[in-house]
Amino acid sequence: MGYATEHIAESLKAARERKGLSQRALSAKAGVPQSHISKIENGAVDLRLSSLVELARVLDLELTLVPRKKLPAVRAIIRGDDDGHRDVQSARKATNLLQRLDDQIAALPSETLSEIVVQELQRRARELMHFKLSADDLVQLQEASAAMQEFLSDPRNLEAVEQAQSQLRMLRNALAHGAGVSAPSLPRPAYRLDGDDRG
Amino acid sequence: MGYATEHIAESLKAARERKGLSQRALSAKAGVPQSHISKIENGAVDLRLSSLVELARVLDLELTLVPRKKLPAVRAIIRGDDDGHRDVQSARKATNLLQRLDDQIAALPSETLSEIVVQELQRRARELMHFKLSADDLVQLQEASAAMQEFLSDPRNLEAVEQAQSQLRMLRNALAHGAGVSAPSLPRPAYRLDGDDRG
DNA sequence: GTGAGTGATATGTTTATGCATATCATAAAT
DNA sequence: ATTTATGATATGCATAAACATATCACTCAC
Repeated sequence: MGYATEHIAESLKAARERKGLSQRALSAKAGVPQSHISKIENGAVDLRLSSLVELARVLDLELTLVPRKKLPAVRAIIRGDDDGHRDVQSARKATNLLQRLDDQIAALPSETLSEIVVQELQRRARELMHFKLSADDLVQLQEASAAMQEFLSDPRNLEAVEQAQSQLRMLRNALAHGAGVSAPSLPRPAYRLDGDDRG
Repeated sequence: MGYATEHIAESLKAARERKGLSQRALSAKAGVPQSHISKIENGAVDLRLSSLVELARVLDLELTLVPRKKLPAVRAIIRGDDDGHRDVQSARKATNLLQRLDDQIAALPSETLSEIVVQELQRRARELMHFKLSADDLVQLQEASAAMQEFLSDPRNLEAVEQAQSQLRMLRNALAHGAGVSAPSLPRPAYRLDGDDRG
């Protein structure tokens, strides 16, 4: 199963537990059998949209299609750290950088690079849109983008791609582990799933 | 089919056409058969999550679970009218008002009111979260909420509920038609679907 | 007319769904 | 300790529905 689908399933489970509902209780409210909820949470099924919407509704979540360009800004809102416009600027910067990176990856010459590598890069770049990026993270991203650009202007420079690739990978791992790899001068709240709505 | 599922289907179609793709072209990119895309756009099927995610991916959209509380803010971002923080305040106000309204509806006594009516109210209130609300609209909402409160403190006052109900209905109709029923002192951009990502 | 393009429609196969039941944990009672 | 009860999640199976393949009808160039 894909990353996105798993992510959704996890979000549903997290939201259910946060609301203190058992699978049975959720079942009663949503009209979806408990057995099915179990399968969904275990990633055992590719659930239908109606089931997803029903479950989301009960969990006070709304399924929304967000343009990739605006994903970082939206996630900032969802995390709730937009209060007082604290990191709106940072989110905007992240949006632009990630968009640029995504464009660069899309422009990679398919002759020089294997399709697998390109998809890997794209996946990583898009994954990063889900995280809150600190100023230091943004610097990392900028470097990765610069390396990518170097390769684009000189396709023989395979090292540049590898550098970008490893940089993205490290960044993702650091973010996924909660602790920043770059010096966390100010503590950053741990990553939390979509469904968070306790403010 | 539910409101949410239809909305998603419409968004997909709109996004596809905005990208200038035929159903076949989209089919090739997403690995979803053209015949199936046809049915999806016509609301003839209750598609599976994997199909939805694949289509969204190709159309540069990301499926996201948004807490209801933050839906208005998120939609403001998606519409793109957050530029320069123009109506962030207004969006925040709308968020609070709609949240309050939703809570009030949830608190309605099931003895005095039919389940149908309550669901109708809830549906309308939640629908409004999808729109951009002008200052005048917010006043309308405030009135509806006040009426609702009146009923909550005196459950014999059925007129209050009816007033709130009709107010919500009128507001929705006005917004759906694009033209505001309340004096549009400053022209408001027409409502646009989720998928918009041309900035 | 021919051909390439579009979206809709039929038919067989795969799979999510829904119901019943099984398993598992924890706790209470004998 | 063994049993019994309770509340949770998981599994087996029948069936309805999504999905895949192929075909259709329609439009527009040429």
